[in-house]
Amino acid sequence: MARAIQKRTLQTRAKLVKAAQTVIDTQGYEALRVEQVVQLAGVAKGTFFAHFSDKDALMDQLIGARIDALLDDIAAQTSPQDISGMVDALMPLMNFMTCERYVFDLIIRHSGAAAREEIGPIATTFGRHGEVVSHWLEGGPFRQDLSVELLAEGVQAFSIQAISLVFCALHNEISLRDRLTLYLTAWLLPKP
Amino acid sequence: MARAIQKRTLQTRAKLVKAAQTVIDTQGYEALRVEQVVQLAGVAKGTFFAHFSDKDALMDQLIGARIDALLDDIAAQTSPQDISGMVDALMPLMNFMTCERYVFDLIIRHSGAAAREEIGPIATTFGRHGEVVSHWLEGGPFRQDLSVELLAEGVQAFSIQAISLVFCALHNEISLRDRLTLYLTAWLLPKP
Amino acid sequence: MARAIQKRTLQTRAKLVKAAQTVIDTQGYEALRVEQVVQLAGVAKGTFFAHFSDKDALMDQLIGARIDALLDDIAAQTSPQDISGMVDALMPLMNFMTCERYVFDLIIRHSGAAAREEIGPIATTFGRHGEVVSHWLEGGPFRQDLSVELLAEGVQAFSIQAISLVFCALHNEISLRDRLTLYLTAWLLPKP
Amino acid sequence: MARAIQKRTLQTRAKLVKAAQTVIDTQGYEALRVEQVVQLAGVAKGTFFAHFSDKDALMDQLIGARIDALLDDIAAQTSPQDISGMVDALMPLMNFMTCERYVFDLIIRHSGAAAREEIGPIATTFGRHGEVVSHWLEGGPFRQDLSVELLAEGVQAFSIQAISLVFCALHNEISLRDRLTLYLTAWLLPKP
DNA sequence: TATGAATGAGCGTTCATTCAT
DNA sequence: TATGAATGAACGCTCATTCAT
Repeated sequence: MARAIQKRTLQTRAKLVKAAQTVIDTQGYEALRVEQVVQLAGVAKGTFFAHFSDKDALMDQLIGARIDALLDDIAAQTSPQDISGMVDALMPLMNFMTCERYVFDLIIRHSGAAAREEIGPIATTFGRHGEVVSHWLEGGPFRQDLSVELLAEGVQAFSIQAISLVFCALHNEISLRDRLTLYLTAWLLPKP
Repeated sequence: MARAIQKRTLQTRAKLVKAAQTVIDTQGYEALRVEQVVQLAGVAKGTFFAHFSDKDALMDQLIGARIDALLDDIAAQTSPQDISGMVDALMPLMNFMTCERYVFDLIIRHSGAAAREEIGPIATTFGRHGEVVSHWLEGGPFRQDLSVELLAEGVQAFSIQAISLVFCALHNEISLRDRLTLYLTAWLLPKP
Repeated sequence: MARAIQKRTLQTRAKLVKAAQTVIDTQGYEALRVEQVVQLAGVAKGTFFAHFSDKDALMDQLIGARIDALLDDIAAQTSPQDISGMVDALMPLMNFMTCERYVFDLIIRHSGAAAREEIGPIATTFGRHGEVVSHWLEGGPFRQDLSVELLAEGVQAFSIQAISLVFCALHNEISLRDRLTLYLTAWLLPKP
Repeated sequence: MARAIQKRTLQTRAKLVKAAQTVIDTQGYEALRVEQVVQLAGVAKGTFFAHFSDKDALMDQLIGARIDALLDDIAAQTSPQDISGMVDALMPLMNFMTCERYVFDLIIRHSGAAAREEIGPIATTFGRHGEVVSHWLEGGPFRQDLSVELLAEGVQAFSIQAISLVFCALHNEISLRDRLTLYLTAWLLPKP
C-alpha cells in the first residue's frame, strides 16, 4: 500500500527542497538554517525532520544532486583525448567544489564516510565520478600499466589535493586549473 | 612596547595545554570540554580565552604539536629505500590522523590555513611533511622524471585519499596500509 | 498564521514567572539568577530566552506586575480627601520602589519606555499611576487652577524626588513620608 | 610630607582624564571602556585603579566637572526675572543631562546615593544647583509662600521629570523646553 | 503527516577589578 | 606608583533535534 506516499508528501518535500535552494542561492550553503528553510517553505520545523533525518541529509541530497547534474554534463561529452581536455571537462566540478569551504569540507566528510551501511548521495557521486573517469581512460592515450580504476582513484586524490590548496594560504600563486593539469600530467601520462 | 612574554604567561599557557592533553589522553579529542580544561588547569575561563581565541585554536595547536612530534620521529630515521619502508615510516602519522573521525575532520578543515595570512599549527605541518618526504625522494630509487616537490605533493594526496577511505563504507576490505602501499607504488616507482 | 498562543506556552511562562517570584521572595530582586530560575521552573535555559528576550525583560514584567497590583489596591480605595490621605495611599508604592536600590534603578531605567515604540510593563504603570492620581484630584479639595493631569505629573516628579533622596547621603534626617507630605502639600494645596 | 604626591602622579592622572575625555568625545559616555582609556593614555590597567577607585569614580568626576562648568556659566549670568529666563538659563544643563540615556541614569544614581559617607562630584553639583536656583528665587517675582530651598527642590524634581519624559516613548509631542516651562510656571508662579 | 514549543549542553563573552611582581 | 596577566560569575546564544498533541 505504498501508494499513499503521494501528492502532499511529495509536494511538501519539494517545497522544502525549493526553499532550501533559494536560501543557498542567496546566502550560500553554510548560512542555511533549518529555521529559515521551513519558514520559506511555510511548514513547521517538525515537518522538516519528517522528511529529512537531519539537516545533513538535506545538504547531502542537495549537493549530491548538484554534483550529479555536473557529472551528467561531463558524461554527455565525448571522452577527452588528452590531459587538457580532461581538465576542461573536470573544471565545472572543481569549481563547484571550491565555491565554499563549507561545501568542500562536507564533500570530504561524505566522500564515503557519512553512512555506515547506506551510501548517501554525495558518496554515490564519488563512485560515479570514478566510473566516468575510468571510462575516459580506457581508450585514451594514457598510462596503461595500471588499472583504470586505480588511475581514476588517483584522479580523485589529485583533484582533492588541488582543491585543498585553493583554500590554502600557501601555494596560491598557481591556479586550480594549472595545478590540476600538472598533477594529472604527472599521474596519467605514460613515462618516457 | 612589545616586551617579552612574561614567565607567568608561559606557565599559564603550559598549564592549559597540559590539562588539555590530560583530558585528551583519557577521553579523546572529541570529548574535550573547555570547562573541564580550565578546571583541571586551575585557571579561570576568561584566562583560557585570553590564551586561545577559541577551542579550535587549542585543538589546532595540540594536534599540530602531535603531528610535529611524529614528523620529528620520521625525520630522525634514515630515508626509506623502498615503498614498503616509506609506508612503514608514514604509518604512525596515518594512524594518528585516523584515530578519531573528529581529528581527521579537524585536520582537513585546518589543512588549508586557518586564516588568509596566518598559517596555523596544523597547516604548517603540511609544509613540513612535504619537506620530509621530498628529502626522502631525493636519493632514493624512485621516479626521477618529476621534481621531488611534486612527488611529495602526490604522496600527500594519496595519503589523504587512503585515510578518507578508512572512514568510508565502501572499500573497507583493504587496509589503510595496503591501500597506501598500492598508491605509492603506482605513484613513485619508475615505470617499466 | 498568528494562531492563538498555546496553553503549554502559557504554562511554561507561568512556571518561569512563578519560579522567579519565589527566588525574589526569598533572596530579593538583585540576587535573581537566570540559572536558578530555570532550574526551579524545571525548564531549559533556551526556553527562558524563548520567553524573555533577556533577564531584564523578566524583571520589567515582574516589577511592572508588582506595581500594577499596588495600583490596583490604590485604585480600589476611595479617593483621599487630603494630603495625608494621599500620602497614606501612595506609601505602599513608595515603599516598594525603595525596597532595593536595584529596583529603583531598574524602574528609573525603564521609566522612559524600554524601546522607541514598544512600551514595557514598568513604563506602562507610569501612565496608569498618572490616571489614578488624576482621578483623585478631580473631586478633592486641591488646587483647581491647573489641570489634574499636570498636577499628577507633579505628584510623580515629587515622588521620584523623595525616593531619590532616600538613597542619598544628604537629607536623610527627614523620612520618606514626611518629605512626600511636604512636597505634595506645597504642590497640591490651594494657596492662601 | 604630602608633597610627594606631585608631578608624575598628577601627570598620569591628567593623561587618564584626557584620554577618557577623548573617548567620550568620539564615542560617548556609555561606550567608554577602561581598556581603551588606559591604552590611549599609554599606561597599564592597574595604574587606572591606582588613580580612581573604580570606573564610576572617573565617570562621576568627568560628568561632575562638566555640570560644574555649566553651573559656572549659569551662576555668572544675572538672575532671571521670569520663568522664560529661568528656563533659558537651565537649558544647557538640561541638554547635557539628556545627551545620553546613560548619562541621565548615572546622574540619577548619583543624585545623592553614590556615596554613603563621602559626597561625590555629581552629588555635590546637586547641592550647588539648589543654591544657584535658590539665589535666583530670592529676589524674583516668584511664589513667596514657600522657602526658596523647597522651591529649588521642586525645580530639581520637575527638571528630572521633564528629562525623564524625553526618554519616554509617550509624551514626546512636547519639547523638553516647553515641558520645563509648563512645570516651572505651575510651580513657581504665585497663584492668582 | 503536521505542528511548534521545548530541549540542552557548551561555547564564547564581558570587562571591571585584583594582585603579585 | 606602575604593570598587565589573571580573575570570575553570569549572561546570552546557538540551533539542530525531539516529542506530545
